[in-house]
Amino acid sequence: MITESLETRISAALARAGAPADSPALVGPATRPEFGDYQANGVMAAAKKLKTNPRAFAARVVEELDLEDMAASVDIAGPGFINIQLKGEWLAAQLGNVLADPRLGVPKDTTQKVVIDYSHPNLAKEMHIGHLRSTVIGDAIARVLEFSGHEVVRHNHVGDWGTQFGMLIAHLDEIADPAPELADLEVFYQSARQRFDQDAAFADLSREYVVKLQSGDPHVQRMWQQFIDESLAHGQRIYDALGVGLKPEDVQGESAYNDDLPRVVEDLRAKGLLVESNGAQCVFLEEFKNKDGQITPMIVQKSDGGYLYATSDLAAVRYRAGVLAADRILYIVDARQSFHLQQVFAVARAAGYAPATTALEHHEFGAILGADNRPFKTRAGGVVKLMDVLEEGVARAFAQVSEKNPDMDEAERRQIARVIGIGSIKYMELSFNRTSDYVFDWDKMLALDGNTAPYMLYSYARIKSMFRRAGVDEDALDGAIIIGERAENALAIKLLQFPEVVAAVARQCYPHMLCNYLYELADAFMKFYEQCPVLRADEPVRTSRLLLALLTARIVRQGLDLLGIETLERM
RNA sequence: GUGCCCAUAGCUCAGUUGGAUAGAGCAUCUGCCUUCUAAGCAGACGGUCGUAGGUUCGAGUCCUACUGGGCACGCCA
Repeated sequence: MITESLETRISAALARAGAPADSPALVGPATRPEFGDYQANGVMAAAKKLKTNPRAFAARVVEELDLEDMAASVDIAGPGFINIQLKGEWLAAQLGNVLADPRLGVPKDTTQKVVIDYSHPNLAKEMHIGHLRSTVIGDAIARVLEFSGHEVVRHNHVGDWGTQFGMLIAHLDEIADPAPELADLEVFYQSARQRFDQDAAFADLSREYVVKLQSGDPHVQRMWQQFIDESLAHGQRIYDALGVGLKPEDVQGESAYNDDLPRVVEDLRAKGLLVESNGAQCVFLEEFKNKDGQITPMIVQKSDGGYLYATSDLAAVRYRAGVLAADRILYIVDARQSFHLQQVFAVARAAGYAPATTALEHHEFGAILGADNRPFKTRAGGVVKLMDVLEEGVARAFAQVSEKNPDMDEAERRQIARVIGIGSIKYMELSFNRTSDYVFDWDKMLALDGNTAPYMLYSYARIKSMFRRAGVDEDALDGAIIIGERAENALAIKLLQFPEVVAAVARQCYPHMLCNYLYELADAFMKFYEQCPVLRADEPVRTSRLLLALLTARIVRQGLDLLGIETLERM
């Protein structure tokens, strides 16, 4: 909002001063407080193109620049930086607009249809820690895009097909009362696996079931559906506990593309993209050629006629870009799948499944590690169940809340602990740059200082507490914002940056940018709160400061909501 | 062997169109609660941004090589 206003005017001034047509103004927040509030760095590059002295050119740009209403001062510094001190009146007027806007200044952009593929657990097993990242990051991105105005289609591309289901269904079919075992999918899987490995007859039966499943045998099909339903219900319990927006109707599993797989292969053949190699059907693309001239192929059909996940991924691209007509298709998928997805995208382009106007984007993430810097496992070396993680987070938060508020009644402590526990796990996940690995650390995510969920929730609760104490009805608050103190100025600027951050996250799919912003906002508020008395101030400053606090609370709550994190009125 | 990603303060991390003296939190040290939640704030300490070159007015950011780490590479998903 601030950046956009400044950019428009400075670009115009650059043009009037004689800069080349495509000279960007390069506006951004000042890198140091003594430079002012905002700075423009575009003059140097433009002066260079004009082969003129940058400082003298900066002076001409400033002469052409009309910031009368916005800026208290415009200075030229160093080799040609333009430093801008914003006017308190202008900031106050902008904040007045935001205050009246339920969208908090975020413009609505309804231009795109976005399919987002995230979570995608393997239904053969229980959801584990490995599913946390895609689920939480994907959900935050979906929320940001939806709030930005885009049409968002959530696709939970669950693993509900493949040879392992033969073993599971055969086992399900044989045991008299599967309910107790099915209650824990991990137990069920292990027990089927054990029989498969130890009992040759059962292994044969399992393979028979795979064939029957694929050929549509009604009984096996029914058993498969029963198992899938059970597993999906388990997943839904996790989503509900996590506060993730995925619903049963968002499930678009691998099996949804079964009928398309032979068609995709035939289509690739018809388009001349298919080459048989050692009995398998492959696509060789020049762009995957290495220095020695060798091409790594993508196999779309095995020599035994079976299909692979590459095939169903291609079918999914064709469906999403073709039938759904998506403008963007986002894959919130493990970085290890990077090469695979590059191949899928390239083949999809070559086969014309995704037109150039449809963006195919892999937004990758790293691994969650244990304290030993190895992939996170239980002490016994097993998989860490996601539900256990959520329960432990809430339990730890409960101990913390109880220690801090021993007099609070238990029901409220439980509620607060749930929000802090779940919020901490999610915030930890979202506050790191998703591309790197991170170490799962309870103490860090539940820490009260720094860029953590508890700090964010505390800042919010503190504002709400102030309103309770003042006995002020937030909705009835009426008055103008006045920006006087430095801390008010800094807070005002932060508040006005919300739309820019939302836009950046919608574009680049990095939720940690939003976390960083919210942390800076909370930090700016805490400083304001220390330096500027609110309730003890005289009118009209008192109301102005209450309005600043109100706007901070609204943006923090909205920002956390975009991350999928609940807030607390009291903690 | 080929390719992709990563390397920033003692630790964990920001720094994403190349900008001024590289920022937070933790840890260590020093202040501030009879005043709006001290789950807070203020300050100090702490850096050859893996190494060596290059591009340019300017490089943590772009290019090349190297070192160290992670990951992926034709019939699992």
